[in-house]
Amino acid sequence: MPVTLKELAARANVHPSTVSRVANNDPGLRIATTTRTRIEALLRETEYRPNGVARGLKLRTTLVLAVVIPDITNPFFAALFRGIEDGATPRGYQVLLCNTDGIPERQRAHLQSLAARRVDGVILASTFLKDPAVRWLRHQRTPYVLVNRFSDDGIDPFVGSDDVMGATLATQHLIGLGHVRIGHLAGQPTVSTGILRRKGYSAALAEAGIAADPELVVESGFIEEGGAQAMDRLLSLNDPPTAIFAVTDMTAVGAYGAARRRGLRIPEDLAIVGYNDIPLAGRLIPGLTTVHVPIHEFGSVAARMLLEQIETGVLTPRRVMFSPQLLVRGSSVAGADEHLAGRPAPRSPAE
Amino acid sequence: MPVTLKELAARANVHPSTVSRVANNDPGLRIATTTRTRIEALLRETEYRPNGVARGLKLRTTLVLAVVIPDITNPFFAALFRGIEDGATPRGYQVLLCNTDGIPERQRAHLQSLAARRVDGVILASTFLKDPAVRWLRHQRTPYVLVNRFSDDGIDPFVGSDDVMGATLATQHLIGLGHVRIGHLAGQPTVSTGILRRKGYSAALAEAGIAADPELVVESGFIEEGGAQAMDRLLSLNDPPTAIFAVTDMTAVGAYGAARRRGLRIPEDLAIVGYNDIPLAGRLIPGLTTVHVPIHEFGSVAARMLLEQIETGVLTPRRVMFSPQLLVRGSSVAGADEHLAGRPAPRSPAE
DNA sequence: TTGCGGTGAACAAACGATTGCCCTATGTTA
DNA sequence: TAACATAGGGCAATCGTTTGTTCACCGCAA
Repeated sequence: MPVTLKELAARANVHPSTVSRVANNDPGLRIATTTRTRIEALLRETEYRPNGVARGLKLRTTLVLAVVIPDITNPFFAALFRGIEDGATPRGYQVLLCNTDGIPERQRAHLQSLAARRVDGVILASTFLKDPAVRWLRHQRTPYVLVNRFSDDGIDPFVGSDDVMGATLATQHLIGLGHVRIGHLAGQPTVSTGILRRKGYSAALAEAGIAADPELVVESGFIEEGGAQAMDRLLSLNDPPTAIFAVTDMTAVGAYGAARRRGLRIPEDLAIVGYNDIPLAGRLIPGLTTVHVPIHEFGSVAARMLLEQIETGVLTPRRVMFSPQLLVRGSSVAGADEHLAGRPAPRSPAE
Repeated sequence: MPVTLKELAARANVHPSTVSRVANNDPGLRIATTTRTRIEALLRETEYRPNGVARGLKLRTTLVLAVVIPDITNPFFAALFRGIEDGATPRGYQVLLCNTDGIPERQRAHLQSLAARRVDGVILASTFLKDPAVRWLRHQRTPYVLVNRFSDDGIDPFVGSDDVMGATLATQHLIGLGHVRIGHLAGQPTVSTGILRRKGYSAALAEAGIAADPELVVESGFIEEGGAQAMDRLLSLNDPPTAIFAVTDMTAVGAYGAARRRGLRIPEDLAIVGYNDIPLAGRLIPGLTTVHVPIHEFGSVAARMLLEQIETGVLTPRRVMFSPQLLVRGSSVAGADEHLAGRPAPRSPAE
């Protein structure tokens, strides 16, 4: 239905290649002004846009990136995606979104389709440690960037934050408040963020001279459900924790629910600290104390790294690390939310 | 880098077309068993996948859909996207995501790129009334489906819910609770949901014999910020409302904030009802009474309608309408959340 | 020997765009 | 006047697949 070069050429009574050169503003093109204006008028009149598929075949580039994540309904990934798109769109790229629900088989399937489509690059935020999918990407020589989670040490382009440091900050905060029995809702040990945040938690305890109690660490995964279940386990202990460091804000949300069902007050009976500072964290009551990381920037920086890789053709395993910052709200310090009252409402999305 | 038909043909000592036919399992192909097995072995060994770009050029289909929405960080659209992807992926399609932030110019730009890419179809959830972009799609003969909002009456494929009915239910609920001064945080009159929900609100008031007070309707748009500002306006009235019907859950969230900053208790001092039942609604405290619509189904149904259109080639302006249902929580009826305690935590996304 | 039908594959033309190279007039210079 | 620039475009290959058509060969019957 849209017009082709051939048709335009026929209408302008020139060869298609000539139309192409005019359309692409070929600098080395010598052409009579009259011919040029005739062609240009035609281009405008028909709103000619080259067929992207044909162009992609010839130029071996599709101007499409892909983002592979567990689940877009998780606010963390939604914010990440916006960052990526905001980094990619100004350069003419559009973005395919693939949800895996954390299932390796789905990740594989998506990556294979993406490779067949010849997407120009992939941003992966659903990576496991020693992920075969990542090795496959390396082997395929598909440009890619890992975000938030990494796979093998230091050999992939990566943007994320210092998870050990973030977790240490969070735990130290709780220690500073006088807590001694501090539980940890831990991520899977198959994921870098899971391991490192647990490591930061342990390090902070050790540094403070608090003996590690294995009972206080329960694997919750990164989702709300798991957080609620793990929290239930912790609250059933003979000597339950008085404070919790949750590997993720969503996990902390699960903990809120579990605490609420038992009639516990936050933070008086149970202090909670999360990780990521998703938009939801500030809307909970009380507000969730959490480790802030610049999610949107993760995305935009990852996109720019990927584009650089695509356009220069060289894969530099550069790692961009942001320093996480502790953000104290009411879930750890009673009354910490008060100064928020009277402030303007935070920016937020359309319908 | 990936293997091509030509290379395989050379290695199997046959013509490329023969390899293609074997790979595609051409039913009418007559071939010696020995040749076939030789080729098949090669296909498996090299994990051959046809170049999607070349295939797209030849077959005039890309197996790519596009979703155009205001903002993926809004939970409504995140859920919608999941529905779409879940409907499209099993049929071999992948999905481009385009955020417009509600800016018509961005919508146009995205749609033009999409057309140049020859995506097989578009799902639009960021439509205005009498949207030129929609007319352009019609004119282009690009398969498309509108979701949630429609543009011109009844002439586009559409999936959504009965907004008048939903708004009526919400307002009647508040009337039934004894409220008389009921405010409305209204969407823009340039968007179908804005108009229709306001109409439902007015109809319910009229039916109950409550005089409409123009002061009680304030345009908030569909986002949190607007909700907070509009709520501030309403609360500054001499005779402020005791109940609010917000056009959207996100708007209601803004109203929560405004109420909280004034020290008002929900629902005792101010009852609030939202619309859409996004996941966040159930996590607010108190839980947000809202009009439930099957967001995920909106997406999966829209995807299936679009695929049907693509595969059959006929555009039937079929409209799928779901009936909205009122979901009562603590923001309108004190204590309505209590029965939730002890229930299992809701399902939710990964990290 | 001629003709015929069936096998098993090769041929070639698309699908649209890009781009290095070639060709033909019309001046220009020696 | 012959050689040569230069301007203004045309030619054709190429990207990787798909698919309608053609072709060579072999065995067999007449």
